[in-house]
Amino acid sequence: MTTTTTAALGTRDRLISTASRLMQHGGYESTPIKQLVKEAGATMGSLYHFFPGGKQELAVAAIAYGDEEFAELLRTGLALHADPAEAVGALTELLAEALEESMWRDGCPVTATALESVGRMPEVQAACAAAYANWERLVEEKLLACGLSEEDSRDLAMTVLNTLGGAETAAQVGQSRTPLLVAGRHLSRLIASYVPASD
Amino acid sequence: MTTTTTAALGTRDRLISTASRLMQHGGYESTPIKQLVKEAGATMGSLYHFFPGGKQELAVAAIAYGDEEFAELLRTGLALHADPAEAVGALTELLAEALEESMWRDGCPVTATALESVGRMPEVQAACAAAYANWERLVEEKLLACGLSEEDSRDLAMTVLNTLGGAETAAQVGQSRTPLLVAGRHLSRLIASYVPASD
DNA sequence: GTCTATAAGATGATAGAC
DNA sequence: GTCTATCATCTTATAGAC
Repeated sequence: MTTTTTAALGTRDRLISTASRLMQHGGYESTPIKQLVKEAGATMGSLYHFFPGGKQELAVAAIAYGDEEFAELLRTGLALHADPAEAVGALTELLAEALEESMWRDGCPVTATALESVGRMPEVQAACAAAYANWERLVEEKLLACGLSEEDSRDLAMTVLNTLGGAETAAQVGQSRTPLLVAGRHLSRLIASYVPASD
Repeated sequence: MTTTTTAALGTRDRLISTASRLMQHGGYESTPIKQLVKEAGATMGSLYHFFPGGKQELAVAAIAYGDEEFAELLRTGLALHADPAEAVGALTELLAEALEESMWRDGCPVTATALESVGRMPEVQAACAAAYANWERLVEEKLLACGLSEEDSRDLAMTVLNTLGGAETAAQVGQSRTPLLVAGRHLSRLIASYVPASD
């Protein structure tokens, strides 16, 4: 059996998932390692046992964890409708729901850290770039499967992800679902304008 | 005569513009107040003389400064073409150019700080939200002037800003103009689909 | 693998002379 | 208004017992 509850995870995994959650909220610099260790139910000794590279090494693992977690959410959302335009619209509603439920804190798991990392922490930056690429691939595959050209699929996937990311940031700062829901409608319209007639 | 060179500014203004630039790069927590003071050519005494509220009070002023600076860039970009779809496309090229020239550091002046501020620094968060609203209004007015309905103008302005913001983040992390240029093409297409026929 | 205590340095903020 | 010196605290990281 594969469990997903935090309590059943080993210390290493608890450190990673806790770091991912805290970095999702305030980014890297806003996340003191002591608070992280405490919330994970671990100790400083355990942290440096599993991550000799310290905070940055843990951050790389946390970004990769957030990458896969958000990929799962993307897969779920994209599978809600066969039509890609409808699927992206439904996805924005999923994101808006999760965001408001978390008191506007659970936005994109990497954006805050990504911006801090540019030109300062190359390994963290690379992990963030890999996450974006991974997510884009998921959207791209959905569009390809719906008959869009390779170029259109690649480009649209990029804009879909970037628009969702920007709208999520605005939703967090403004504490409102509107940016995400409006983005959903516009992305649906944009995608629909590329979808080949299906009949 | 109104000068725009840093050297001619008073200490207070140098602190604000320096804080804006450093926060644009790494956000709030990544910007130590001592480095800030040093780069501004000021001293700790001056900082707390002008900003008794310390780092957070300076951050609020810096966000407002970045707000107005980016608004000026937006006005410039939007004025390049009468047609709003073309104008937004040209704007993305402006942003991509400035971003690469700055070694991918000069992205949106508020995003990094905005994400750190959510639920932690209400006054900073409010300043960031005000900046977004200010920028949206500029795009909205452009669209209104081109004959779009009030609702379409408001919603499109929101998505234009959020897509630009998300694409700029991706461009920074991936060190590539592509996300911005692709966003420009898609936003142009989206806007064009709303513009009433002009003949 | 885990734990506590501590080191070594950075950080935001203040005091008080000028 | 400006400056330097200093404070109290926090931060990452390590040491060494268990």
